[in-house]
Amino acid sequence: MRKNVLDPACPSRVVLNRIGDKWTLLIVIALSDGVHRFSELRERVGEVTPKVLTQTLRGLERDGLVDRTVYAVVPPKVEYRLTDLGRSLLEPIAAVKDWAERNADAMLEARERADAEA
Amino acid sequence: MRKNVLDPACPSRVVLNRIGDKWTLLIVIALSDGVHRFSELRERVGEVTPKVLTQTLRGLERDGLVDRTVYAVVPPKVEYRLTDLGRSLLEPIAAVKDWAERNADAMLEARERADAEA
DNA sequence: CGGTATCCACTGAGATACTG
DNA sequence: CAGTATCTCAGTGGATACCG
Repeated sequence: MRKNVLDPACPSRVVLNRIGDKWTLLIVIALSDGVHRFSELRERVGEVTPKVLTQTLRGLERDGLVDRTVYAVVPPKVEYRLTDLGRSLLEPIAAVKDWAERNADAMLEARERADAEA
Repeated sequence: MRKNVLDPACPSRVVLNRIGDKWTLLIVIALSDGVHRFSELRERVGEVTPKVLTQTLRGLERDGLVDRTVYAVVPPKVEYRLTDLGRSLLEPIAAVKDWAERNADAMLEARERADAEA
């Protein structure tokens, strides 16, 4: 039987849960152009706190989307990069991102119009 | 200047917020094959409560992604359908959905492996 | 049928401070 | 540098019951 996101028991629901948190998409996008260190990600992804960044990265790692490499040096150095699975997610995500960047204004206008007549 | 989701001030962030809630994606997908009534959506989208369904639909309506048509009949009849903007969102969303349905298992396996060694 | 109303619980997320 | 440790809180979502 075909998978169906609309079915709550379907595993594909967990994917949407992962994607559906506030930072995951952003971080995957931030990693789309290659390897980055913790503090680089912190800069690139606006306003994310270290705690949340850690949480999200751990979640991505757990799900096999991100690879974490620790170098035994002082000061510490840790690199994050997308796995193959993570990179494969990039494509659909890029589509969403493009849509977002192209249609955000239209959405905002619709919202203002709706709010105005209320 | 190019839009950039990573910038917290960028309007495209609001798009991700909309998409990033628990039910929006699911409901848009449920509406992808045409017009549906409230109770049809309730059935199709597993485990959604009426309150949350209403909330989400109102949000989608506000943002110009969904159209709501009320028929003045007894018993009441209300139809929901995607707007043009909403339909345009369908494409990127379908990409995500497909990815989810194809890779959910791989993700779950990675997760189990990660949890096992902990 | 298509919702509201009410109340509650939980988690995601933020602020701040600290450490190996 | 790359995180942890606490604490706190708001918002999102859920259960249940009821209404036009």
